[in-house]
Amino acid sequence: MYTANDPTRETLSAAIQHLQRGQYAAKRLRDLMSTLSSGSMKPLKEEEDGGGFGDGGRRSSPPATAADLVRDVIQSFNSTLMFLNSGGSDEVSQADAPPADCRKGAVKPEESEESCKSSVTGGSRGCYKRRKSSGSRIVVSNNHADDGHQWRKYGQKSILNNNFPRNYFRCTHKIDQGCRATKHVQKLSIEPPMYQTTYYGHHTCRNPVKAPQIILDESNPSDSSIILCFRAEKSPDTTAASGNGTHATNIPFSQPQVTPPNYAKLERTKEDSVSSEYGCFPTPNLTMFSSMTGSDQGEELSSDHSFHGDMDFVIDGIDFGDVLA
DNA sequence: TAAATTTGACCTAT
DNA sequence: ATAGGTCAAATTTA
Repeated sequence: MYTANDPTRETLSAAIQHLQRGQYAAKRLRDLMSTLSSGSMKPLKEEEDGGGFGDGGRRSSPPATAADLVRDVIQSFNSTLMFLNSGGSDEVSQADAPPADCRKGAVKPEESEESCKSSVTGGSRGCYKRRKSSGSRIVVSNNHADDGHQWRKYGQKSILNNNFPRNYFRCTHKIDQGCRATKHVQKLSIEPPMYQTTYYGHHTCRNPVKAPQIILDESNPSDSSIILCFRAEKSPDTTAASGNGTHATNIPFSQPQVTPPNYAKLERTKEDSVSSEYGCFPTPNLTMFSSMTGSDQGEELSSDHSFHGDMDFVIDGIDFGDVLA
């Protein structure tokens, strides 16, 4: 029920376009670098089809030099962040929002839900407080599945100004181990598939299945991912949010808008869908972390070895102009 | 049969 | 009043 003057949709669309452009530029840069390292000094030619990037980009006059491509990538991020910060997804920038109370109780966000609920006896339901993003981490990626934890879906909701329903997950070990980690997954686009995942709380569970700490295979340097770290206020509770490194669980995700009756059946094939997703998009992931503590950033960065040298973009305080200068 | 998912209802914040 | 987040019964899947 959004109105025409609601900026959110336009903002989101513009942000996605910028991200796609940056993805495309990064991919070209990757190819250029591999070309140079292989000794060939041929100018970069128009690469193979696809890249999940429509024709609206810069295919007509592709930048030829690495500097141009780097600039393109950075400008893409810069533009995206400006869009997001200026209106659309305020979650990215609202990390400093004060933690919401739970029924007047000064409880930390990660704990409030649980504590409130546990204080409710019998049949009446507990506290359904609306979350603030304090202590949350936002990840935007073309891969929503592999975050190293096991999740159980507990809800799905259509969100205003979003074409796709938001999916709600909690840690599988909430019951048996009292793990309070939750996450919301919002699909942003189909082509290319982009997901915004917001993590709340941190995992206190001990998952028996161990997962690799590396987001992408280090042995394949062509598979680059970009991690943007947005340092926000101190949020000591999120320290363990991503560090457990248990095995990835494939996350079910719904189809847009109309949920098919055999939705569950589709989800059961998530293993296949995830792998195919990787296959379709070998291009760089884009990952954004928000409201993370310094240690969190360190964990995330150190756990991602796929981005080396000149392409190590760590945004802290975000001033791309400096980089471009 | 246990575990996971779906989905409408419930509840709170705005 | 409405949107967002969660619950929990019903349903589906392994």
